[in-house]
Amino acid sequence: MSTTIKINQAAHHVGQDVALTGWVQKRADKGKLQFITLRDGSGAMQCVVFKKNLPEEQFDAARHITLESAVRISGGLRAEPRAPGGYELDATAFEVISRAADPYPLAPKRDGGEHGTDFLLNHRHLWLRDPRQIAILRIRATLIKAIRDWLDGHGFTLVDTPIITPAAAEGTTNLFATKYFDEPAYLAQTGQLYSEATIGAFGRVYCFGPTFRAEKSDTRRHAMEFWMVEPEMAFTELDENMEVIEQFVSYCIQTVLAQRADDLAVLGRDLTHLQNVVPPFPRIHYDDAVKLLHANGYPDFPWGEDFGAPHEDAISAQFDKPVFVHHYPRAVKAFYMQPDPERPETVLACDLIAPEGYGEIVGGSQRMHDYQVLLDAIDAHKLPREAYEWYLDLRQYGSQPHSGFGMGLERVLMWLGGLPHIREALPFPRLYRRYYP
RNA sequence: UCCUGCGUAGCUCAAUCGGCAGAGCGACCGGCUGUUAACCGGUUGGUUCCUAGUUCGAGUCUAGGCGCAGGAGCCA
Repeated sequence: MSTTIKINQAAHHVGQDVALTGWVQKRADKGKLQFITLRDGSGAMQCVVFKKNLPEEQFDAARHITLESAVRISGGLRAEPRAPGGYELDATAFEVISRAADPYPLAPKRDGGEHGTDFLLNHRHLWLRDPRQIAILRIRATLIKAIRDWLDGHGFTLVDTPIITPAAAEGTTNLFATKYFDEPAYLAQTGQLYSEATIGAFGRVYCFGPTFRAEKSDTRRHAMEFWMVEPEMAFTELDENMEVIEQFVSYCIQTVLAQRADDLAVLGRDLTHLQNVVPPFPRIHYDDAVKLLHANGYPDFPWGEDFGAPHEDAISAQFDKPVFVHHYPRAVKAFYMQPDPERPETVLACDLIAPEGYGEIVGGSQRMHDYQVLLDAIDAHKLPREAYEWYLDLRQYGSQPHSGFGMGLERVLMWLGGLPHIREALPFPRLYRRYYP
């Protein structure tokens, strides 16, 4: 039997007899000639099945094979300019491993018509085989590796934080509740508070995993389960936090651009905006962001309110790179953020807003490091002191100014790939009113 | 949760004023040795989302419900 090779290794096997195993992606019936495009996970290759080149029953099997059947095709591999991909297999053997049921629900519509969103999501387990979805998830994998490579290379230690937690970081309304045996428990919506503990051991840390928010947010930017990377740095103030963010984000974008150009091309992504993403990023104070809104379509926007999606878009439209907005009003931000000593009605926070209307991709801040300030904040937000005892305790043993940020993986992936909706950024998205399959 | 729109064949959608349920694609059968979303001929295909109502007659009108899409709020 011929050696089985992966399709992306075709260049090393030209002129040899090889076998391919994979799924039938496309078929064109020309009578005594069949074109079968096989997908094997590494790529896709067109196989040419001539009636005269293989036993009659094998030719008939090939002629009537169904889309997405699992098959093994053997034959001579050669370079072929007429074939998509540049290589082609001249089949001399065709073996059906598993014939797919008929019809394949997601068969391409030749008239240019498209399947509806609901239908596609109900068939997500099969939709994942679509070339566009494959490209997106390969970019996702590369992005994850870039994130980890940069952090690992800049003194950050990966320290995992728990998913099952006893209390909320920011109140219990947005948490998925579960049981820890007989006690109430919640799925983590952030690992940040735990990372503030682990910096005491490692100095610079990050956690990176799924987070859960039971918000009834039904928008293109929200998933109930999403991945977030949260670096945290001891002895670090707001300005340095922003410097780290822009270096980190730029590296991630440029790495994907360099390594996944082929997949970005499948998505039809215009790369000019992304090539522009290099430090430094513009930084504007919240005061100036409000003035910017006044001059660009929102003359009545009041100082003190948080930005909605239209406001973020209006701000980002003024820049050709991601833009920082810093020093937000304290009232719209989380309880643990450090107030600005000069203007205590604002906090040392920074959000990074992506270009092209992709919204906030990073939220960061300097954290409260003074015991009494933090205790007052917990009381002011009517949070249960008992649940935050350990968090407060951190302020009694070597407390110091420290900062960190969270970056939403899927938000960045949407921006990178030019995706219209977050549902394509996760293999099995959990959306408001959907957790199947 | 609010606003707007939609729900008809496996999929995407038509159906005039309330008057016989339609097309393309898919699938199946046949033809074709260079297809790239092939082409040609034939076949197959229906609880018109559910419930109640108006009417001689409802896919179409009314009420309620369910589901989906887009937007908003909230957030990453």
